[in-house]
Amino acid sequence: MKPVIVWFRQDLRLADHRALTAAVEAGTPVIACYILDEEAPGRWGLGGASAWWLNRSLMAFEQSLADRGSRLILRRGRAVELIPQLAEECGASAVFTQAAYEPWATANEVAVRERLAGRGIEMKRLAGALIKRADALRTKTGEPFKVYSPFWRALSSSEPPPMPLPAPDRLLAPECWPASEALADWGLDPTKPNWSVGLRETWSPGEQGANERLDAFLASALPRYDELRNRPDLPGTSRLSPHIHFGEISIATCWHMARAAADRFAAEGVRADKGLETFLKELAWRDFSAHLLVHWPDLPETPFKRDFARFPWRRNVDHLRAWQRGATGYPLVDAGMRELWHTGWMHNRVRMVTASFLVKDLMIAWQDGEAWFWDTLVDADLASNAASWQWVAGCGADAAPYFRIFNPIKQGETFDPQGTYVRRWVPEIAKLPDAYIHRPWEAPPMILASAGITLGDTYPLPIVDHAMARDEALSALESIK
DNA sequence: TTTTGAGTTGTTCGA
DNA sequence: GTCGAACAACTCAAA
Repeated sequence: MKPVIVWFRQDLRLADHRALTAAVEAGTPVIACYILDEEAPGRWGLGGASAWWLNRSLMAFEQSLADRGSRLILRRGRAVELIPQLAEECGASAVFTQAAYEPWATANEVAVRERLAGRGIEMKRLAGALIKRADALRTKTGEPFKVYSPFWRALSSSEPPPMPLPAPDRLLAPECWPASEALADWGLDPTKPNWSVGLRETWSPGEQGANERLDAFLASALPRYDELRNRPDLPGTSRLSPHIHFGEISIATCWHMARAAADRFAAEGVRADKGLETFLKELAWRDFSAHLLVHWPDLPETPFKRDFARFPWRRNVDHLRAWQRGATGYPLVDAGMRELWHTGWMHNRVRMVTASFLVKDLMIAWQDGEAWFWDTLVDADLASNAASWQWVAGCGADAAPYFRIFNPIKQGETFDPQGTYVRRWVPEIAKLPDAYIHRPWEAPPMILASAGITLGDTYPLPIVDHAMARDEALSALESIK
């Protein structure tokens, strides 16, 4: 019996996988494969933190396939050559895959489909990466949405995503297995220096880790998610983003499990409706960004609002480096950038503050920040990263008004009131009293001395004055109108 | 075609 | 310390 190839990409799971289920239901042997693909343009090649995650996620996936009497076939190179080649090797009748939405991934699907068709092999592309397909939500005039709120109204009033499918118990093995490369030979882990220690301590990549993460979040944080998701000092967020990015858990599973959890809370008399709505809205933000990318494929490079092409961005390598290393002298910014470096993740509120600081206070181009996040985030996602950086910069779809500039001190005092978050990531100022933890340069010399701090030595002085930088950003924004 | 209401996440100033 | 207004003008989406 001819096998079916299931080509896995950013969907490293067995549960709620339409392509896999379709292959299993066909009753044929299944060959699962993953291509370490070289299709992405150089700038968007796999980032360091993503490579680390992918390595772990593939290990976990290999194991769960093995547990079901199957294997994962690994190949490295260009999918457009390797998939048809593998299909011929195995005498496969068809290739099934789950649609992806990066421009190169879509182009790749088309190219693979054509090659296969030339050899009489069918390719099936099934949805499942998003709540809604990019062409499914349109304004009344048939245009894609450019503003989030009406997008959300349309999404939330349409059919919910289909109920998740169970993971297949067993996969029928082919008569003979095609050759596979060894994951260890791909060199996805960093060697020297090995910066992945903090990542290892923080995350459990893989489908099981993803499900445990979702369960833990829903059981504890869901009811107050709407208020506490803004607090980097508290465990108020789901931390699901890297799991979702690699498809270790499906978006439909997150959606329906959250609804079910909210119902359970309601039955116990605990209000979770606001928390639920806010969580579903966050899932929908991911869709919004993905849809924008599908309709405007240059989103990662080009300002959505074209006026911004004239913005007088500054090139300042020292400032960029200080930002990347968490040495700006603004504790909340530095804490965020160090959390990112250490764990491959940063709290959403702090992402906005650090991004605003780069773009507005330092006036460094958003694309530079986007590139740094791409390399360092375990959840780096082309669409979300690009759309969010553009939003902060003010040039995105549904952009923030230009006068909306985050004040890193005020944001710190509002969302990290006791400085717990700052003290965790910027330990050299941990002994400062709360009143100065977000503004160490205002602390009297006696207090600095007793906290063991010499500004400009043990901790930097602010690299720019926020009030001045704000005024400069406002006039620069004025200049492009 | 025109009109109308609204637009994720903020900050500052003056009462 | 708290509160509301101003910060602009424009585009989007729907009626």
